[in-house]
Amino acid sequence: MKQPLNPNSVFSSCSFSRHHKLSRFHFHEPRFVEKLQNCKDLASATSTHSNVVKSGLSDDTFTTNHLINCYLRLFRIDRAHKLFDEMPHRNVVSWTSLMAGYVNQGQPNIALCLFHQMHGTLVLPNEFTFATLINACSILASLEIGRKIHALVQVSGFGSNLVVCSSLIDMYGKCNHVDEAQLIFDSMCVSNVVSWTSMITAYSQNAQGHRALQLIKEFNHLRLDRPNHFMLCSTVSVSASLGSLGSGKITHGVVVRLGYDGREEIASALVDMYAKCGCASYSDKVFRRIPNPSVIPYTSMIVGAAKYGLGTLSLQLFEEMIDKRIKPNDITFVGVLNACSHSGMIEKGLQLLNSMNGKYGVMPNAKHYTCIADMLGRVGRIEEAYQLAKSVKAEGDDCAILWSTLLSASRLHGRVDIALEASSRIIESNLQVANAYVTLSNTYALAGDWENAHKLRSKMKHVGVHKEPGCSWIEIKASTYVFNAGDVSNCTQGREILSLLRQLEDRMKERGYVGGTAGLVFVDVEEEAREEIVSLHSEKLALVFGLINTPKGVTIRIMKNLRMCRDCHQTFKLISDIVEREFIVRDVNRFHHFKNGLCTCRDFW
DNA sequence: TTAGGGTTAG
Repeated sequence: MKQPLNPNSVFSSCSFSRHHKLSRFHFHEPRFVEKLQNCKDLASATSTHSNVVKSGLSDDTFTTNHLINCYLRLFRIDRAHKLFDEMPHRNVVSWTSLMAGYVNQGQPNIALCLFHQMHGTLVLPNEFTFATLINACSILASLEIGRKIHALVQVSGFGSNLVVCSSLIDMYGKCNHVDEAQLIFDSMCVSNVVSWTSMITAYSQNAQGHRALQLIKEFNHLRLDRPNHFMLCSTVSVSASLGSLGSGKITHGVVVRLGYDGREEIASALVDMYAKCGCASYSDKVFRRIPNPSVIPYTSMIVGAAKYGLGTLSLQLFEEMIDKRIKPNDITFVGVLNACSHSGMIEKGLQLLNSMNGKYGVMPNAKHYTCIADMLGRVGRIEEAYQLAKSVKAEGDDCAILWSTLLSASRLHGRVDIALEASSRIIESNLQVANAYVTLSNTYALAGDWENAHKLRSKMKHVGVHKEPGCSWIEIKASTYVFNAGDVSNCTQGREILSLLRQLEDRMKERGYVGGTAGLVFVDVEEEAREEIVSLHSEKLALVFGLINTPKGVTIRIMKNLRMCRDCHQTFKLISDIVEREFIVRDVNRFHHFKNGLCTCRDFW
């Protein structure tokens, strides 16, 4: 009969030294591991580290891996890497831990280099290693390296692994290859809330919000899993990107029912969603309920206020967070600088830019300089904007956005020379090329050079560059109505709307505004009056015209919630009335029921 | 022991 194994009998057969070593191993190691896992500060990590050394376990791979992870949790990658370098025997956990440490610290390139080194050893990657590497590619948005890792995943037999596939969906989504993400998602035999969230996010981040909403509905009807806070965050964000207040409120209801309303990440997404859907007061309510808001909800509020043309409020919120010693990040500054730009606060904007690094420790990047170039361009300081753009080192998307900003400004000012340089730089970058061609052609047209304008249009056809018509949509109750640029044929009173928009533009021109809707140019207007006009009109005009020709969802509610000057109020009211009259919701019973602003209908979830 | 998804911008 087989007897249960007695650990003492095992030890009794060993020599003294072996016995000593094993008993020490079994006695000390779990204690160190537990201590290292619970270390909350560097002092206790260092103390446990020194005890590990004293116990003769410094060469033990398992214990050292725990030490490495303890230092990584305490953000001491220098110590983790030193330990890793000194290890006599590294296993896949040692390599993967350090790679993950670099990815989490925002240095995905180093993680990829480490993998390259690991490839030269006998250690084989596992699913954790691949998930980490794919995450590195997502952060870098490097499709080329991502595809190579994907090939390696297939060869290594991890092509069906749930975690690896979820990472791949995310990576392809972040690299704007949503079709490849979908191929992986569709091929998966096993899925969970993570893989579904990855796919929903991939759709959402690639301007396919309606497909994302469809997937959320499918997930709920299949009752596959319970939505968690990650999925709810994504869903709120989908609603924000679509300007869909209905689905946003429904999701908010689910958030409350499932008890996630105390989570700051979700509150931040809700603040953003309500601002984008035209309910600024709801944003404020959600924000004020956050006990100690961090930089992210503050930034959401700052950006929201900037969108509404409330530059002063934006700056007040910024001051409030600084007073509370909350450190602003690079996105906070994009928001604040945009607030200055959209509210005509030029000197304040320049002052903030100059203090970013010295006072707040945030180095200005291409995005910040783009805000400044936009701000200068809007008020006619085109030459300064041009000199600034030339001095900025920008690549890829950043470069295309910077020069697109300059291109728009030079079109408004009739500066064909700058427009030419800006468009050639955009075309070189191979991004937003169609926009560049169209804007340059319009610049020629505005300057009266019809020959070049036509030549450029012909060239577009010849090269095969096609500009997608701009489109926007409004959601009124359960229905969504789409408008395409220059086409109001789906709206019987389109002519009336256009006529009102022109009247509004004429009134602004009378007060010193010239140019189109993409920016603001002033002629012979004093600085103070200019600031007033910008703050009173720019956002509102952009939003109204957005109804006809911007790619972002602009809703009637946004217009209704704007604070309007007396001059414009009547015009806006008329526009709202026309659109409301046009879109009467016929099937009221299908509409969701709201209580205290939260949807109580379970149809969606 | 190591891993995947979310929130803020233009």
